[in-house]
Amino acid sequence: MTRPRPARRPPLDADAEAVGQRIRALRAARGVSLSTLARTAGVGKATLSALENGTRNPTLETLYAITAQLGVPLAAVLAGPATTPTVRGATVVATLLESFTDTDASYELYRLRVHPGGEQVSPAHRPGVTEHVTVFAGVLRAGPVDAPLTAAAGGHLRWTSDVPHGYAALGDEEVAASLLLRYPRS
Amino acid sequence: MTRPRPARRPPLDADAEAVGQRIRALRAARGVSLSTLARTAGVGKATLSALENGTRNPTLETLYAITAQLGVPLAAVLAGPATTPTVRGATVVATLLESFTDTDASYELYRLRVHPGGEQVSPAHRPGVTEHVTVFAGVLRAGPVDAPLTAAAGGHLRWTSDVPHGYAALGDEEVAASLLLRYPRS
DNA sequence: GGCCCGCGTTCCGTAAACGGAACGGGGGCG
DNA sequence: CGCCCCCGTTCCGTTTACGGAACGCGGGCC
Repeated sequence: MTRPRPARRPPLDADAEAVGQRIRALRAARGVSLSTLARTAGVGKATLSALENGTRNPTLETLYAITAQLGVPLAAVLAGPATTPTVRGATVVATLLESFTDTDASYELYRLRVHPGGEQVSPAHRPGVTEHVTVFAGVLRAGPVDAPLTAAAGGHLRWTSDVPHGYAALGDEEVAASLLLRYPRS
Repeated sequence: MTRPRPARRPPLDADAEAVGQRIRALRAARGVSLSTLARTAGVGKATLSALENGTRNPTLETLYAITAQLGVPLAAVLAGPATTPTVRGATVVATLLESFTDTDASYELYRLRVHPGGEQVSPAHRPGVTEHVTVFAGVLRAGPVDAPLTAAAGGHLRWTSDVPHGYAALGDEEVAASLLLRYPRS
C-alpha cells in the first residue's frame, strides 16, 4: 500500500536548508563561532559552512558530530517540534508515538483519530500481526470487516489483522484511541 | 598537535548500525523486501543493503527518502527521545507519551520499563480508575497486590486500580510495555 | 529436471561530501 | 597606519556514498 504522498513537495522535515538554519541558530544562541564549532566538533570549516547554508547534504556522522557538540539530540535539528502525522486516509489519522523492536516482535504505538461518518478499511497484514486498541473517546467499531468489534470510551479491542479490517466511528463524536500494532518476527 | 580522531573504527556514536537495524525492523514489520523498498523509496539496492548492515554512513537525503516511504518520521530511526517527562521509581520507569482529556474521562499513555528483581507498589487511585497494559517484551506481573495478573510479550492486562497495585518483572528480562491510565471524571 | 523470477549482496564508475589550506574582510591595538 | 588575529567563504585533492549492473541463491512452477 503506497501511501498517498502529499504531493510533489512533501512536508519534508528533512529540508537541508531548514536543518542548516537550526544549526546556525543553535550555534548563535551559544555565541560560538563557526570556526570554533567546526574545530571542537571535529569537522571541517568548509563542511559546517556549507551545511549551515543548506548547500550540502550532510551524512549522519557529520550531523551527529555537530549536534553532540551543541549538546542537543539529533532530532532537534531534523524537524520542528511538531511531529508529522502519518495520515492513513480520509477518516483515520494515525500518529506514530513510538516504535519498539524486540527479539520476538516489533511494536508500533499510534494515536488514532477516527472521524465520524465514514469507514476506512486496511488490507490484511502478514499472518500473526495483532492490533490492540483502547478507546479514549467516542464509540469505535473496528476489526475484521466480517466480524467487527465495538468499544466505547475506556474499552479495549484486540484482533488479528491478517485479514482486511476497518475502522469506523459510531455516532457523531470523533473517536480518539491508542492503537498498538504487534508484528511478530518472521 | 592533531586532535584525537575517534580512533580507527569508532562505534560511531550516531550508531549507523542501530539505525540500520531499526530500518530493517520497520521494513520487516511491513513485510516489504529490500529490493521493493529501495525501488519505491528511489534509492539503490546497494545503498539500502549497506545501510541496513551498518556499513555505510548515510546522507540525510537518503535517510529521509527511506523513512518517508516507511511512513515514519526521521526521528523514529534515530536515538530515542531522551527529553520527555518521565516518572521514575526504583524498578519502574514510566514515560508519558500522551495525555488526553475527554468529557467523561482523561487518559495518560505511558511507555513502561520494569527492571527485573524488584516490585514496585502504587497506592490506590480514586474509584473507577482503570489501567491497561500491553507487554512488548519480558513477562510482567501486575495488578492488585492481592490478585495480580501475568502477561508475556504480546499480552494485555486490565484492572481497576482503586486498590494498591504493583508491577514486577518475572524472570531476568527487563519488561517493556505500554500503560494506559484512565481517570473517569469525578 | 529445467526454467524463471525475486531475493539480498557485491562490484564498480561517478558524483559529491569531506577536511585542509588559502582567501578576503573586519575589528582591536600599538 | 601597519600589524595581527579571527571571522566565514571558497578552492581543491581525497575519500566515500551513491545507483546501476552483475552475481549467487533459493523457491515456485511447469
